[in-house]
Amino acid sequence: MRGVPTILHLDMDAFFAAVEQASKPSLRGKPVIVGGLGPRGVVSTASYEARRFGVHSAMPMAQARRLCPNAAYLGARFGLYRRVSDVVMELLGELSPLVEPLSLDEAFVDLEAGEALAAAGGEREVGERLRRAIRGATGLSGSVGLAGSKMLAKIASEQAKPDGLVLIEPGTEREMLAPMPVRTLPGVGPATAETLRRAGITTVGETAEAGEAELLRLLGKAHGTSLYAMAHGIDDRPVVAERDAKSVSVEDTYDVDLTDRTRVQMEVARLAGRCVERLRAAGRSGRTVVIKVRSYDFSTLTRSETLRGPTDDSAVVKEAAARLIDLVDTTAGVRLLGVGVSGLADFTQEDLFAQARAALEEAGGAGADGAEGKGGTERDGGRPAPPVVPESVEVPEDRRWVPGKDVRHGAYGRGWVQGSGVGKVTVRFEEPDTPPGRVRTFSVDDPELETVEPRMLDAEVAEALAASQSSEPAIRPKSRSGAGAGPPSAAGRSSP
DNA sequence: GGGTGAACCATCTGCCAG
DNA sequence: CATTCTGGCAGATGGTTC
Repeated sequence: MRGVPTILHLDMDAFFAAVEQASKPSLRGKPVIVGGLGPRGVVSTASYEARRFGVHSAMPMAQARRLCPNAAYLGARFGLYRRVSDVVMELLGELSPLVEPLSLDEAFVDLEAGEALAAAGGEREVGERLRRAIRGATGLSGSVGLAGSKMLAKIASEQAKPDGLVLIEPGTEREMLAPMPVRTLPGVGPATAETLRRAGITTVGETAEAGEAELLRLLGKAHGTSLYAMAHGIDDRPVVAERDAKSVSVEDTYDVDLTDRTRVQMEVARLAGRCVERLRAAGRSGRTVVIKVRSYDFSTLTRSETLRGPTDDSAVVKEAAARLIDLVDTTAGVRLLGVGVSGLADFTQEDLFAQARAALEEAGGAGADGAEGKGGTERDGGRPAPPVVPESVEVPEDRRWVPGKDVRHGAYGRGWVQGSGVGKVTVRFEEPDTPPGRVRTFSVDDPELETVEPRMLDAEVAEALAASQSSEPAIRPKSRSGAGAGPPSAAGRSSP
């Protein structure tokens, strides 16, 4: 808690969708939905135009398509979002060295640890300058909250959305919080909200009045204590710059439930391989291998095994994961499989472990267990690991025409995939700094068509974006009944 | 020597967030 | 009817050790 609003929270507005709109001129001002495109996908981000139809993040894609059938549905392009995010985070770093990213589009900054505040006229000016800098560098808008604590800074940026800034003057937080729903408080999700509701508590004010003893009884020690403090506007969590990951995991939801045992084993091996890839890329190793299985009925279980020492060997992780999946009955069908590694150590420690083992083997201590694999486990006595199944071969990445992806055609230049199916792929030929382009259709194996890297949003694109937006009113469709500008065909969809 | 309890670890589930 | 992916943390439980 501070008497000055020097904690800043930045939240980019509809980030993924906004990046896509900046990249694709024909989508500006129109509903855009980014998320998983398969039958079991969910919405990652909806543009504000799409939100007017009731679409929001975490909603099943199928439901979004019913609510807003004329939106552009695009797959997520994390590589591009990460690069844009890096630019934004760098701007935050100019305010203060103490920056805590929460995700690609969100971060806290402790202005007390930096020089920017002294150089500006005050907290509000730091925030407004930041917003201008972000728009200038990327063409995107972000909302800023300023307050004396993380919780309040975050609440402020939420109120500021979209494209705004809110500063909560220290001293006013109690009365501001009181009427808000409990869900506003960090740590209160659906389950906690329901527990509180059953006790007649629905607002932050009622939570504060309930008293600490009652909250402890309802929610347990840790949760109750922190919620009591938060409800009174008390939050002393510091802004923390770097946090090392404590686990690495990968998981896949399958378009149709898996029932074939061999296929399940093969997928677990694949996931283990991907998990280790990420582990090694981070220069880490881990000691506990965990698998996750979500069944046809959505029930989820995990099984884990702790090794004698940390490993980053894919064969070792695959073997452990194979033993674990052996313990699980999957005959009724699984919708999701996951593999993770926790108990992470630095790479150097892994080296020590490997060296110790090597020394042991050299001394003859390890005996005839060569087939057991490096970094053997505490419990690999007797049971042999199931065979490692080879990975399946599919359509190569650069020949998969996911909607939203950037492509180039030998004759027509750069564009993006608007859709594909029945052997055809539809491409719209435009770039971030061109006017809206037109659509052409090709065969999916057209040799002239190739995947290309996305174009980065930079200051020049930002300028083109500003220009296209200033001319926007001239082409904005007429709105009906004050509901704002919806897509033209929303009311005209055909149905039997 | 037997019983007890604290401390610790491993495992598993559930909740939350973005 | 539907319900991602990644990661963190708390708490219950049960086993081991001192």
